[in-house]
Amino acid sequence: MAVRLKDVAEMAGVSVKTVSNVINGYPHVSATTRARVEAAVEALGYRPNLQARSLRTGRSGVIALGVPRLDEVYFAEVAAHVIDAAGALGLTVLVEQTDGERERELEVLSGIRPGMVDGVILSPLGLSRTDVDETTRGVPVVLLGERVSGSAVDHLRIDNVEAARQLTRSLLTSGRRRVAVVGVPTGSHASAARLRLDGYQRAHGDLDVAWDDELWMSVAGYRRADGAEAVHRLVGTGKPFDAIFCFNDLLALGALAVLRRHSVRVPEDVAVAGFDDIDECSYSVPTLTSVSPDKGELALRAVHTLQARMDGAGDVPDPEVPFAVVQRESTASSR
Amino acid sequence: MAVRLKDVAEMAGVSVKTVSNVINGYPHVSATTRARVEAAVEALGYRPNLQARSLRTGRSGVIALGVPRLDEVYFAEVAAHVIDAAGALGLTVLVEQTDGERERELEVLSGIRPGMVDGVILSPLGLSRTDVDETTRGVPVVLLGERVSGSAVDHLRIDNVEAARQLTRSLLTSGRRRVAVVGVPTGSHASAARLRLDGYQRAHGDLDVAWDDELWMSVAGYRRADGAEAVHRLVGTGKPFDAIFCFNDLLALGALAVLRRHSVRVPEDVAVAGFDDIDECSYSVPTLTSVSPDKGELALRAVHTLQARMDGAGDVPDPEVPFAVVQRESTASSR
DNA sequence: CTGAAAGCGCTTACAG
DNA sequence: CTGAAAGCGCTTACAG
Repeated sequence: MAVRLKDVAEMAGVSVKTVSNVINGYPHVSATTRARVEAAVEALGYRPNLQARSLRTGRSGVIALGVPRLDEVYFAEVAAHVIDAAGALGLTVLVEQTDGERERELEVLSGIRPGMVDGVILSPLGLSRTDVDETTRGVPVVLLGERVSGSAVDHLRIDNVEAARQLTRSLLTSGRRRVAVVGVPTGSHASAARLRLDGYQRAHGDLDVAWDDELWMSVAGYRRADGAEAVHRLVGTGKPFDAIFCFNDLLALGALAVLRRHSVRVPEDVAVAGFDDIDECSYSVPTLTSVSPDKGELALRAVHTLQARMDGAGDVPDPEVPFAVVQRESTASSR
Repeated sequence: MAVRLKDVAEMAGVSVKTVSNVINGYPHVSATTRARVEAAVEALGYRPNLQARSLRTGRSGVIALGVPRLDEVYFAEVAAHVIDAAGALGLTVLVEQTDGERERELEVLSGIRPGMVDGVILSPLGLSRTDVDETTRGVPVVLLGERVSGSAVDHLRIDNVEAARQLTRSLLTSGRRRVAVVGVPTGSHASAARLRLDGYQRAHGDLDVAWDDELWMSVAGYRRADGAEAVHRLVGTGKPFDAIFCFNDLLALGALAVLRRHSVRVPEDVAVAGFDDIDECSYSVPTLTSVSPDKGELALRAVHTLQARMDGAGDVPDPEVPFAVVQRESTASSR
């Protein structure tokens, strides 16, 4: 059915080896032969079967990317960058959704579609400490986010403690004194949230301000509805607060909606800040202050680290990705 | 390095054929043999090389999805649904970004990674009438969005004319009389926008209201910034308007931001409506009226249609996907 | 500079 | 119920 190397060879009157040489750009082919082969390739519309090539070479040129869900904007933005960066290296990306479930993350980790995938980039949520070391056999893996284990597996992350500390400090120095938190870790696996809470506490320590942990709200997930629900609960406690630090932007956007419904003015009555700096932060009402990880850099390093490991290199890019705290309307000074 | 079928066969003391039979669940294997084989598989941690299987069977279990960009929320939502639907059928999805460029859409169409992909789902923007017919050879293709050519290629869409007509009619019947449009087609390829404009005109005809095409704003893209820019221009004309129909939600969200900056009240002074019903419509300020295509259904039918074509079936699902006009705060009656 | 042959790891008629 | 062998479409030492 499809055109094969053999067909091209027959038409050009050469061996398959020679066609292969031309296709793969080997230098030692006479100009005449090369021209004949290229003409045959053109005439037949030949395209090499990458599956077969890959079986032979042991390289597919495909990597897998595992994220909780693509319709969570942050992950869509990261995925877009990863696909771009991979494409620049001639790699194609297979995207898998895990819903943050351990089972499915393990599935991705152990090289979903064995034999077809050269490497894996995974943004894990449910993985436990030992999972990674036990499952990673064969394909190279790069983890996005906090280190899951003390293992040798590459992981890329921003300094969550420092980011949360800087953001919290800016809230405190602008006069806020009762900073609520939405998204505190509940289970044992929410390592990023734990670190952010740590940063929050350190900022309070830095400025000698006491915090009130009754203002810390847990969430069932990290989407708008969860943020809305948490702030609803927060308001319900009757406790006063003059700022909310949400551990991601969607939570913050959900929070804004509920505050508005309660006629709480942002930032006059309550400052609100998020994390991730998704596109929407620049367009929400009010625009949203957020921690902005350099997603382009994150994706680039993830792909390059993976590539380096696939090449068996020991040298990989710096695992710590830069971030910035972007101040917007939602935390403008109340004075 | 990796464990092969042969290794399992040796350990179990049977032929590779028998191991293959066990793995593929063929019925005629004695219980003893099966148990021995399964034990060996377990002991060695054997996982079949899907690349090799695929080379032999001609089926990879991988499909490609081509979208303009993943960080455009609508496409991320569609992609999330496609991956879910594909997963339910045991298919994995390779995601490619085209930026809406013709060249790259053709690349996807002609079966990016030949031999590794069983079928293609593409949401085209730049493809011309004849492109599709000429390029589609080999792998089955399902197009998302308006029919690009009169070709036999499957395409799934909503009734854009009727959707725009219903939405426009609701604006007119609620008393709006000067309905601006943001996102009118400029080039020759913007078929969906053209149909939406058609629906807009029909609604005016239905109710015998004249439209003013000086209120029709073109855009360079379909993102927030483009909507903001267009409304900026619209305001600049000095022409009065009491509603804006944006041809997607991001344009509408950009529009809201600019109107707010100009202290134009929505919906009191101007009603605003979008298209696609992305998640954010339910959380923006004000919440945004939009045409809501059934994305789950769209993705499901896309995958099932593709599967049917890959199986060589002639029967495919209905290409017309249902939609609903969801009324929210942004178009509440001004009376 | 080019060819004949082996082999990547599977599946599948074909025998027995 | 199980085995020996061919072949999917490539690449790659090995000769010449």
